Amino acid sequence: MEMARFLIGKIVVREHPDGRASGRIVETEAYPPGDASGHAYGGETPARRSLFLRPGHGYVYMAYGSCYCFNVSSEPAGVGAGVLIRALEPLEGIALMQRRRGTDTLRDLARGPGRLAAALAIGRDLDGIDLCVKGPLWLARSALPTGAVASSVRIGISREAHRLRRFHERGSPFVSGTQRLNAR
DNA sequence: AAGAAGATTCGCT
DNA sequence: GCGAATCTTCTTA
Repeated sequence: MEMARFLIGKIVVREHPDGRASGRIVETEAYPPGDASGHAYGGETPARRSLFLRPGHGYVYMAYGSCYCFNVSSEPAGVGAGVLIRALEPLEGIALMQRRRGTDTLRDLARGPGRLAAALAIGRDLDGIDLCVKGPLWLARSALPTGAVASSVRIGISREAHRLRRFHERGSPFVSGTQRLNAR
């Protein structure tokens, strides 16, 4: 849970043969142990094994057939939980992301879990890697000041959606679901 | 082996 | 802003 707030403002760096791309995390969503809407709910399966690794490992899954989503495991080894990275503010490799996303609109490059993964070319090959070690995908400490962090309800799920487990940087234009942010 | 459900995105009105 | 598309994974027969 604290992990979701901690990750706001951190930098995701993607090293790829085509070049480097990075962005600041502006929106996350927590899926604690026992959460009925979480992927870890119901036990460990081959596809979800990364959620049960120690904190700081990447979990990549596919939703609705063609949308990859990127998560960070948040609980000790053996406990299934993670934080979904929902939106980034593009920093480096913007031209590269524009090409991968098929749009020039800066705001749309990484606003939303599936779009974010597409912009950084995140696939199942990055599932289960250690994000604390510099590699094809890793997390860098924020060099820039982080704005105020606000919480709100989760998006896109039906079970336990009312709980305040979504975090975002207040005022950032790179956050999804803007119409619901006013709810604080 | 087949069926149901899903942490979304895109396009049109 | 709303409704449909689309495919992978897990569950049940």
